[in-house]
Amino acid sequence: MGSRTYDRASKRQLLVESAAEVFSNQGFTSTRVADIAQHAGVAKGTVYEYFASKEELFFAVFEWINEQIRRRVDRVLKDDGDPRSQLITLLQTSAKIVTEHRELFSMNLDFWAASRGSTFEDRLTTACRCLYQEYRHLAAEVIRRGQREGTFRPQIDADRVATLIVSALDGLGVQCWFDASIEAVPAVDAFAEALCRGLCQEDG
Amino acid sequence: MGSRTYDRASKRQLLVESAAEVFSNQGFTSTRVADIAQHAGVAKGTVYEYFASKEELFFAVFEWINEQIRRRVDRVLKDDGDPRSQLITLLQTSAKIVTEHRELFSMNLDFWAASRGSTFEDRLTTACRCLYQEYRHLAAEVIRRGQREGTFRPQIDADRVATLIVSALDGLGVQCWFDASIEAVPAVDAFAEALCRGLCQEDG
Amino acid sequence: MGSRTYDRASKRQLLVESAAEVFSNQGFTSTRVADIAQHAGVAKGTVYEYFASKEELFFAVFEWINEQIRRRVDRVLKDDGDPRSQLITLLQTSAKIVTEHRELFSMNLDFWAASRGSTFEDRLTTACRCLYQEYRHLAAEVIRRGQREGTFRPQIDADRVATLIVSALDGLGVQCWFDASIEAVPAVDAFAEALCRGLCQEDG
Amino acid sequence: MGSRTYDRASKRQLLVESAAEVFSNQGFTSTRVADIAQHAGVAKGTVYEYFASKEELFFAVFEWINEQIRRRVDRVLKDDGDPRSQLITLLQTSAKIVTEHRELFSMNLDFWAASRGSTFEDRLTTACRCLYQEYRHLAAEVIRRGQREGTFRPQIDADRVATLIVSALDGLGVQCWFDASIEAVPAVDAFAEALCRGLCQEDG
DNA sequence: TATGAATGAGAATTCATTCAT
DNA sequence: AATGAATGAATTCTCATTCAT
Repeated sequence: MGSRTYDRASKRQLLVESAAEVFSNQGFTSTRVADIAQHAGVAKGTVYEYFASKEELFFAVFEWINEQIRRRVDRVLKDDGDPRSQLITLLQTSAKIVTEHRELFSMNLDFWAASRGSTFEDRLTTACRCLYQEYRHLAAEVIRRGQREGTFRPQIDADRVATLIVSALDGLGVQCWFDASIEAVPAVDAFAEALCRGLCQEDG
Repeated sequence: MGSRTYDRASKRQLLVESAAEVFSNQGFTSTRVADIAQHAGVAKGTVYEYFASKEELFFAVFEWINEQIRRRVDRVLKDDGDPRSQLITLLQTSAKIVTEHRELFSMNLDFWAASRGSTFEDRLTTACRCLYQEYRHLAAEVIRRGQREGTFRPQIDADRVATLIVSALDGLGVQCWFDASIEAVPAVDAFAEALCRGLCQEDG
Repeated sequence: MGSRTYDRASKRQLLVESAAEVFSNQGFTSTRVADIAQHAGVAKGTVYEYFASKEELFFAVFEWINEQIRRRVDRVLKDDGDPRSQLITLLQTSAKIVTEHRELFSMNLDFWAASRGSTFEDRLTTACRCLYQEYRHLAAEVIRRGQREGTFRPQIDADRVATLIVSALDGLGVQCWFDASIEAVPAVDAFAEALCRGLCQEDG
Repeated sequence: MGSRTYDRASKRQLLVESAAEVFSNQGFTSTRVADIAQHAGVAKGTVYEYFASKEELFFAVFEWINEQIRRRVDRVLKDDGDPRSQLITLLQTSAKIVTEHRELFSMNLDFWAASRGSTFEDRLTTACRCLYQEYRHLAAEVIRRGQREGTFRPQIDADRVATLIVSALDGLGVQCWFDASIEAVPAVDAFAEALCRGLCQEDG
């Protein structure tokens, strides 16, 4: 029974990952449930044994991808305690993800679009809102800690600057998607340097 | 003939604007051509007298919106010659557009998604790539001018920082779309101040 | 007024001939009324000033083409009084028409198909039936005259043989349409010789 | 799996035969896919599980009908070795088919018309060309054998006469389609007698 | 009479989802 | 649980025809 549960969970996971690949190659709209099933090596009907609908599966992919990203971000931030370098690491990590997993990142474009007119737009909108809140909070906390530690200037509005930092990372992904010639990591480095300089105390 | 040309052009424009409204309310996918026709007060077939397909119309909306945005950006940048305040103005203008035309901005999400799997993904991808190139160039030129005039530090990599500035503006739109409680303009102000400080000469 | 009537008739004729060209190039189904109008250098609406419908125009083309063919057949038959050579001439003339006006002949395929399921199938069916009756009669009369004159064997069933002669000519057109390498005239000659031999008295 | 394969194949065949009936009653153009589905007792979508398009199904009908005709012709020719009577049999068999399966024959009119302007005109044209080549070859071989055996005159151009014989059979079908009062079999008999007489040696 | 913009009925096709096996 | 054949709602697009100018 335990093994059966395990089987079910891992098959579900197989479907999520297969779906992620197909969705990121073709986009949500032009992906057929049959494509995913075929790519996963199962029959069409099987998908519906694990997910109530195509959108449900899509949402599961959304959750899976964001969970992975979040985990990676947490991991890299843990290694370093200095707010200044944490900020830089955060920016660099995003740039790396965008570069190394270009196709996967492009799914964001689908997630965003699904927040408009799909039957589960509310659910997705809420999920995205929460996600962004978290990331803003994450960045804001780094800044605030920097302020407490005297690295960053106290006048800085941590939440607001955090909003734009998170923005920059999303927007970078968009530009990279449309233009593969953009070098995300160096761009982020240049930006991070300037921004940190602006955030730091004169004598920092 | 002149009047007929005018009529045809203005009717086309009527359709573009109607489509923009409907698309921005419902999203591309869940908008039916019939919805647009009805909203414009014409018959379904009439839409096809002016546009070869739903996607063609969508693309026309894309062009129209971006033309308007571009015009507005050009207008506000013309009024001020100081690179530092131009940068701030650029950021503020974007924030205002995102705030004041929330629905319209959200069409970007559809434009981006259409670059994935639609029959005209190439065309849209190219158009978006060019658009971003232009905006990066615009921002980079402002920075370079600031460097020439001695306001901005010469070490700054103008193109790379410009990339992130443009990113921040797009990403801000995304966050605002998902979270109406975000105050785009103040956020941008806080960010702009910090960033400019980082870009400027110590004694600037 | 006389001139106006004349103008009207000749404009109608212009449309018929334009339609004949377009129909024979594209086939009835894939020809749009707009194509014909454009080819004739008039506006779409003008076609409807002269013909009640696309099918009506098609029917006019049918009549025009068959009138021309009939006229040509009559002309060549008039020149020669000998039944045997009249029969050969009839066959040769058909072969020539098929060869020289391949595209135009191919309209027959459309006429025939229009007898199945179109709104004017009855009218077209009747017209075709009459047409074939006439041609059968024409051929049968030649044979009967040959019998009276002692050239052809009296046992021959003129009407029945005539049916197959007319058949052969239509069928030849079909084969030539599908296979341009068929040499219609020599084929007809070989056939005519054999057939006539079979029709003639032993000592004929 | 064997049984599944069988089921799929026989269902496909069911659709082909249903389509043949509906197409021959209404003609290709005025037949809706829904009509065929209904006539076969399945849903509209099911048709598309077996055929990519209406035209694909139409082509399958074409192949099926011609296969049947070919089989019947082969069967009747096998029973008799005498060239003279084989020729007569060939003609009679065609006449019988045309008479007994009038509706089915009329599909030829649609097949021919589909060679003009449809999206698969090339495919159909090629198929028809090959079909006629085969039948011409069949008839020509009969004649040539007659010549070798001394029944038919050696001067006869077998290929050319064969062309007209095949023509006559197609054309007869056309006339019968338009005029049900035509007695195809007696007509063919009268024709065959005369033609054979012309083909045979004086003393044959 | 001529025009061509507007119309909208109509048809093919797609594909998520169901369900009998 | 897995399958994949069957379903049919939904949507785009076409184009003959109309009619105001």
